[in-house]
Amino acid sequence: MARHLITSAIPYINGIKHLGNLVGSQLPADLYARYLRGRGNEVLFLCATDEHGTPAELAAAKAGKPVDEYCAEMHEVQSGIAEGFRLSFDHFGRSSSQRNQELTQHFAGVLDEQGLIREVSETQMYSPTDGRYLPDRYIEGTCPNCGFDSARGDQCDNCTKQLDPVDLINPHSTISGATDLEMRETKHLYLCQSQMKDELEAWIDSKSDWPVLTTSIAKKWLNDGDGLQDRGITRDLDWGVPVKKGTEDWPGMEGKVFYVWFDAPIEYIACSQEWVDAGKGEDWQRWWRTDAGAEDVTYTQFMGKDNVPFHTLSFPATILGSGEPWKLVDYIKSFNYLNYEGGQFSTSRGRGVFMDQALEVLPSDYWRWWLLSHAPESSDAEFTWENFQASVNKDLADVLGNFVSRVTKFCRSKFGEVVPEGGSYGAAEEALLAELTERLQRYEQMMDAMEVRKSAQELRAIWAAGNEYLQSAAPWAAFKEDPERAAAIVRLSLNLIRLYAVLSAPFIPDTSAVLKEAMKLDSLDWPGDLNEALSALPAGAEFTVPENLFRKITDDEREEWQQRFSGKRD
RNA sequence: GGCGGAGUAGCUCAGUUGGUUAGAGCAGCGGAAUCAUAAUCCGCGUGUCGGGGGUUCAAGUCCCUCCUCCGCUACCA
Repeated sequence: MARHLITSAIPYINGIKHLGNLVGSQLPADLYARYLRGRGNEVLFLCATDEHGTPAELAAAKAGKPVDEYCAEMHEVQSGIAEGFRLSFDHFGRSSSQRNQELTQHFAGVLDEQGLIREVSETQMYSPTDGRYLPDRYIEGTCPNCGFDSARGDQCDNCTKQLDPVDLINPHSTISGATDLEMRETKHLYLCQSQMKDELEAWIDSKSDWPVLTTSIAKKWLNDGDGLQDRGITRDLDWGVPVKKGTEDWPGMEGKVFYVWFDAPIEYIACSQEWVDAGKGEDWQRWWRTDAGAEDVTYTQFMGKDNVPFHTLSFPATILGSGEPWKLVDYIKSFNYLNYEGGQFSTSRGRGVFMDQALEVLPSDYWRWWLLSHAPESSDAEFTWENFQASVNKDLADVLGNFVSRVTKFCRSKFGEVVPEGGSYGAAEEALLAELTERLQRYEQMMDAMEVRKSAQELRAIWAAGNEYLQSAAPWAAFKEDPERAAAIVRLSLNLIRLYAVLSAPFIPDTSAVLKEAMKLDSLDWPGDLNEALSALPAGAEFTVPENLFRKITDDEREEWQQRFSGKRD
């Protein structure tokens, strides 16, 4: 079977992510990973927390904790939530790991040897009060263009003019409010991406099967203005990977760290080393080194559109520029944004549903189903409680849950909790088989293509086909005249439940597990021949009637939640 | 401002390289059934395909223009 490396954009350590973040990378990545595993492929699915940078330092300070301690705690929190959503990472690593530190320093050293690193001397805003250099965003002042008094150092939110912090009138730190800002000269390392423009462009051009969203963003950066610009890969911060040239010190770079966007993607590789260190695997190189077996690997990345430039340009520049045989990404699946009730999710304002809150309210399968079946693929999508309630109640409770309920309960009352024998299949069953064969094929095609919404649509149609069959075959009526016929219908229907357990697993793993248990299945092997798959449960096999798979969301609950998540997270 | 995405039935969305009467799910209306979580199944859609202009035998699908929403714009990550 094929080997698939899958990575999800690594979530920033600073706080708990909202549902928009989840559906933009981790969740679809998990869907794909589960599907490929289900079909018997060898999969390595990696994710991690992105822990460096100014926001992490500030969040730690706010929490009154040392930054390393803060990150360790938040990593555990995010890890627990990921488990709660059943994200099936083979390893959930940390960009602050020793492995990533070494690998990041290694790449910097190699890139320097290749002549792709240059030193740049520049001036930056320094705040003595805060004791740190301030990224443009952390400086506010009055806009010289329109007079708006809370213009940020990079851009004025009022007149949208792009600014330089030195342009601001009465600039001050948004962290402390300090106004004693000064310009200081500092030296930084730049990655000479511009030298690699042609190589990167040729590579992007060769990816004709990538989503337009992915390639158009990449090309914009390649060709906008003066073309691809060199990028600073170091920062004056305490928290990060210390700047080194491999294992050697880097003269003039003492006390500086690499920029998070330089070390974060490298964590994809380091994470596989952490995976080995954790005793979960034996050989990371066959996934990442093309001279050690990774030539056969298909590598797919999932991310929100805001991450695309770094994954299409900066990270590939790092990989290609190293001149070493590292595996490059084969396919980038990018997502638009999920909005919340007519606006944006807002972490700062606590607007929208965050991952921990979602799990407090309902089990993960409810969320997985809604989010995946409404994934923001072709454009931004919108979460509304009304839509969530309607979709979940209809699709999960009515179509799938009720099917399982009516079949198992009917069987129990007429034949007991055992697959009934007798009777034979006829035209109705053949028609069903033909329909399912076609739909399964389409489902697989859509899943292979990572068409998330369309896959969900097809899966739902497969569930509905069971109800349609049952309705027309009407075993409750047949039972009165011809119990054997009813037995045959029920036998097939019970087998449909087994089939649903298998096919639904990537979307709703917990429910799938409940069905597996109820039907007493040994495995959830993906069906080859449907004829066989639908006779996998032979007459005489025992089962138990499961509790109702899904409960319905009431109007009262919907209104309560709507209110609760409208803003102001504690 | 620049670049990109989107604007299709009340709602959420599909609509391949232009080609028969523009589709699906939900909601709504009518009916059937009563095994089941009052669940299911069947039937019902005259929508200016954002506006206008153009190319074509033929455009939701190509070109021009205008309008609206959203994202990005390189030191936030």
